[in-house]
Amino acid sequence: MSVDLPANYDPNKFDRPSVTVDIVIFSLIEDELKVLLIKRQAAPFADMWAIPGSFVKIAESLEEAAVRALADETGLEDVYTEQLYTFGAPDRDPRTRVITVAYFALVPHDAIHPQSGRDTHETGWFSISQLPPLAFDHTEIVDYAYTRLRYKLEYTSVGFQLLPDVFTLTELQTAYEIILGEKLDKRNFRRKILSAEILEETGEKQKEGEGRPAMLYRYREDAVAEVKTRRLFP
Amino acid sequence: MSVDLPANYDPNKFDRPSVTVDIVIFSLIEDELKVLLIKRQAAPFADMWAIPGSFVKIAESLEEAAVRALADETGLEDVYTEQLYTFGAPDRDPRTRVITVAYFALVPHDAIHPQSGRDTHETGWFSISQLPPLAFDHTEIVDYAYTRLRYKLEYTSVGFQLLPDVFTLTELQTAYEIILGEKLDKRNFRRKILSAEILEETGEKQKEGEGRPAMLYRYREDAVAEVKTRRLFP
DNA sequence: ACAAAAGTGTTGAGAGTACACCCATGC
DNA sequence: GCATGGGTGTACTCTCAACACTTTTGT
Repeated sequence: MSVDLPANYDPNKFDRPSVTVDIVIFSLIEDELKVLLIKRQAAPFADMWAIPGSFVKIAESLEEAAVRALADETGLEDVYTEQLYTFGAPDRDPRTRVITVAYFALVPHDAIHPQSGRDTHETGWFSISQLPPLAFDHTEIVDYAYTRLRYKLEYTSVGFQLLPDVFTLTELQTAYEIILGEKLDKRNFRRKILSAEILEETGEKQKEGEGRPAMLYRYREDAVAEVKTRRLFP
Repeated sequence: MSVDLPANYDPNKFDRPSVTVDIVIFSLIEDELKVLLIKRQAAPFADMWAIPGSFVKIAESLEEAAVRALADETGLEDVYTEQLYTFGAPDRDPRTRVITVAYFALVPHDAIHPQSGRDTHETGWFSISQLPPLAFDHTEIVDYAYTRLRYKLEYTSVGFQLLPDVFTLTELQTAYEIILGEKLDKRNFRRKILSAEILEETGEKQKEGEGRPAMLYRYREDAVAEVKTRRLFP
């Protein structure tokens, strides 16, 4: 901040809001886009579903707090995480003023080890299209995250974050179709994704499944993440 | 947040960070993109320049705090304001833990009434390309805001927010050229901006200046703000 | 040989880009 | 009448979008 503090400033005399991080964790499960929710135990909103979160400790960064909350619920580290928006309506928590910095994360289905988190909450994966009522303003947060995810999918390559390390082009296309909610043309999709030069062939082919085995690809670590958008102005 | 609080939860026993809002205020002045800075009076970073900001009061929303900080420095209300990002590195303020929610604002040059704010800080407009050293992590915040502004200019119509209510197409094009840092083709620019149907003619023509008087336009209030981007995936 | 999924090219339409001259006004 | 900035159209290129058949494997 940049407002000068009074000379006799005592940090503890100010009414300070609490600060939390909340995290919308997406995964593709059974051909649906799902969100990880936890069941609240205590008031307010006891027995309601909510997205995972945590208080921000006094000496940790926001990112560290988000990663910690993610690890506590999923046992995962090294997943794609991005700050979403900060929600700070004065009455969003009925107990006291709580400002929350929302994040979203994309985790591959095969990396999830259920119950491997440290917390003992009841957890569940819910389809984005069939969410239960959520505590606080979490419905708004999830909606915002979903909008952002669809938007990012159109001009970046974050889609890979929802798939295993190696995958087929059909799997990748299906992931895009699920999230965008529409069918895509196979030939156009392949041409576009390959010409972006963000994939490399593993040389291996898929072993199981019917039909012709598909070539397996992996994301090129050295690929540029952002793909240029068409410019509105020439 | 969604982590359950202990049954004997006492909000005042937690170490709470302070929360501020800081605001990057852009305007086009003398054919340059400039940022409003204020000179700090007290330690830390005394006598250094910083972007305006304020503590978030316990009963006001983040947006209200940002708008209040903006009004205090510029005397302006009803300007374009958008939340940017939340910065929360533990050591970004040497005094105590301060998390800041950064905003950016676009104000038309002709609306600024210098010294009309309530605060008594020394203030100044600085070209984005010649910023002095800034207090805290404010250089990072301004860089982030500038990147976001250029990016938004390419797929939305926020550029109008930096111009008076009525303006000529040449003025609008010049604004885009200054922010994007490159020359644009006059015919292509006009075709594109007019075909977007976000402008309407006022019927009036510019009175002063040399040469043929230019038609004055205004932004259509009913126009959709977001312009569709080309999709990466078909 | 047949079922199942993988893989592959071409064409027409629309948008982007590059480019040069005439028009209205003040002095 | 000339200097100054405003305003206009066209041709080429490139990307997007629509569309159907052949190939490889397992049974």
